[in-house]
Amino acid sequence: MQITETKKRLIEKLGVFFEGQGKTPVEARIIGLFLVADQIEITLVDIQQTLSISKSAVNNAINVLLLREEVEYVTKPGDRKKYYKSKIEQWMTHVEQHIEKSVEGKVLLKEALEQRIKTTKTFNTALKDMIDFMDYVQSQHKELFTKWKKLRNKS
Amino acid sequence: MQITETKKRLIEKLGVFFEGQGKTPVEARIIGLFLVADQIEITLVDIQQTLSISKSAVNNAINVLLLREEVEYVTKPGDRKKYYKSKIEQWMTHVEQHIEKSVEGKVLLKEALEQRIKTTKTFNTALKDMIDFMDYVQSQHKELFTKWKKLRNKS
DNA sequence: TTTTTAGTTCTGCAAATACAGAACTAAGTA
DNA sequence: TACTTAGTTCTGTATTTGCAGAACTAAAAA
Repeated sequence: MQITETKKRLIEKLGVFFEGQGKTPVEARIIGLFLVADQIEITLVDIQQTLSISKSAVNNAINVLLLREEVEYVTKPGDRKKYYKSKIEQWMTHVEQHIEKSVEGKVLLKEALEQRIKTTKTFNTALKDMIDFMDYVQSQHKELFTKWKKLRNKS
Repeated sequence: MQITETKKRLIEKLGVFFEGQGKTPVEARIIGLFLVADQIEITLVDIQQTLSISKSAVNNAINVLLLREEVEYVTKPGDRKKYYKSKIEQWMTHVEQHIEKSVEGKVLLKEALEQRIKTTKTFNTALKDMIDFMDYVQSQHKELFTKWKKLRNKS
């Protein structure tokens, strides 16, 4: 498996971005590779060679991505290699989960509000607003996603 | 400055949550302290003592939070202490920025799509969908926030 | 039966992080 | 002028993270 210099550079740029999203360098570059590679299905050795990473690092990263269901693999009769592929269609689900996670602290904030002294009115109102906003975001997102799914299935 | 055991436990729980959001343990606990403390304005020494952290750690964390504009400070005449306070009202802005950041990779994904071989139709369509979805989220979010601001100012 | 191949696991190291403690600065105070 | 106080910066270190390389397992091929 070979890859152009342009694509290699793009993989690095994508890598840096995904690092910023909390992925490790290796994970990030593997995702990048899936995004630019001519093949959908890529073997461990291919990843290892095109990205110049150790086999163990690739294996560990891939297994993390498998757990997170960002990647899956297929097999072929009479071939014991695993052909890894990006679950890119699932990506929207991950965004949903990501947003869910960012408002999951709502419960704790409510607890904080209950525990607060009642005299700090401005602060308490601001905190209350924050919690309400989280509720709002949460409710609106469900709509956002269902709307999108409809919109998507039409075109 | 003193604080109940209940609140201390809550600070730790909030701390763990904010660590999950990418903050360092110290940053996370300082934010937690601001959320439950009876005073709005808290000095460096107060933070240091109630959280049992070193002065340097508090100072560094506070300065990071100042840079990120999650915290600000006020001063008082004839008192050279700095009174730090949470910029909790600004919190919605941070959520906006957070969401913006999560779709800022759109440009790179477009680049990836352009560079891709044209024969992997399913994948390319999925990638295109992903990009479109990011556009959609971005546009809808602006609406989401302005709607909320209206809704908020009414009540 | 040895050899090859795919993948996993283990071991160790190098770099990055996060923090404590001490030294230091600057501006008042006794 | 020495002393205190608030805050900053520096130095060292413990911990964590991320990865390479080697050892290992399992299954098929020679």
